[in-house]
Amino acid sequence: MPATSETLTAERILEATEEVLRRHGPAKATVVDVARALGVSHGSVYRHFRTKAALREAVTKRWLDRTTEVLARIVRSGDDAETRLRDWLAALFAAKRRKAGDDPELFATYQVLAVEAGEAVSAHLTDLTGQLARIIQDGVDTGVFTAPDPEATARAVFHATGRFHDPGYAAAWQRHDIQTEFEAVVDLLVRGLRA
Amino acid sequence: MPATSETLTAERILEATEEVLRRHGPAKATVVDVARALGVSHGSVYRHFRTKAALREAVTKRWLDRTTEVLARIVRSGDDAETRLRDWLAALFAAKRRKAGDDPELFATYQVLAVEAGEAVSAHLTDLTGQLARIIQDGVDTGVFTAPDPEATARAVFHATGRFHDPGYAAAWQRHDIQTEFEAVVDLLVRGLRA
DNA sequence: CAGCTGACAGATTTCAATATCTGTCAGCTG
DNA sequence: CAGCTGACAGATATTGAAATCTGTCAGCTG
Repeated sequence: MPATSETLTAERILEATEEVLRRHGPAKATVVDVARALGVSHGSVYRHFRTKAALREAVTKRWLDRTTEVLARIVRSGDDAETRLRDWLAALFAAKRRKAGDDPELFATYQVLAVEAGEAVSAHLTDLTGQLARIIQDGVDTGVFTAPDPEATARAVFHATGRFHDPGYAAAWQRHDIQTEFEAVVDLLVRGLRA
Repeated sequence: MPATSETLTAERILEATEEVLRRHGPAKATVVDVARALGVSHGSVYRHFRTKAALREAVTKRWLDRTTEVLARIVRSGDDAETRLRDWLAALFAAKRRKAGDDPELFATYQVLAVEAGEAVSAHLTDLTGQLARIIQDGVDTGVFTAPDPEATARAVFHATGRFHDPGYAAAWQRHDIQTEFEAVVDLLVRGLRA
């Protein structure tokens, strides 16, 4: 039965899709399920999203953008570059670890979606390394960092910390010594960046 | 038909198993196939390996040990620590990239085996970080590196270069700018290690 | 007539019957 | 009699028929 009789918007469809994904998982979540949850026919869903893949990608993008937003705040904070760099990396790791630890099934669901939505993920990674590049550039400008090419260095820092944000390593994030591992890598990288 | 009438040894079984894995892939390679390739009954194979898993793990271990051996030679070479560190990381990356690029199906096969054989892989990783630790310790001893805890630093370097040796990233190893990415990360790490 | 419905074709998934495989062991063979 | 065989029970994988899903669209409805 329809929960509301509001007009059907892309936004309402995305919310229903998230709920269906949470309930059924990525393999069993169907467009018919989403339509049923909204009390409409599945044909109506196709009026707003051309394909099932497009619908899933939109959900994935929303999810990725939430993390980007949180990290952007750290980039804008007035702290010195080294502090911002450490905070930013720690926040990224903490966010990922929390999501993976709190609701492993939902995390696994989004991991599947992310693999499908290569496009959206690439854009997200570009966003993140862009944020890192800004912090590093600030560090170079204020004389605390040395980096001939801050964009390239930002990518290097991002790659070097992959173990602490790449979902493929989610299992390792439960190890008791993961925090020590994280700090060892960050310390080494910060040392390498210092002027 | 039996290719030879030599006695059935663990070694011969391992060779036949590698061949069957190469031909059929990890999903379809059976103990019966291995026995057929050797011209014996599958019961005989179970005389040498208690389970199919044990057989697969032995094959995996052999494969991993081949890489370990090549890298050990670099550790023992007389070069200064920074050169050895760079050579070692480059050799590890080159070996992985070559294996993944030359025969992607076989590489995928061993990737599946490695996931199953968690035990053997852990030992392999301990071997590799041990080699790294030795290079770093030498660097500290000769005054070119600074590292309060060379073992921990070795793990940090290994984790930070994961993108260039972890099979999960094999797809990225075909990118045209991967070599540049690799050098950027290694340069950053070496800078972080210098005294 | 803008937006929704539901029937439809082709693609994909599910399910249960069937076949194959793993691991054991009593007995055969050289 | 050490080493191998092959039949067997239970577990796992394959297969193909039936069910469901995706994406379209002609026509209904408010």
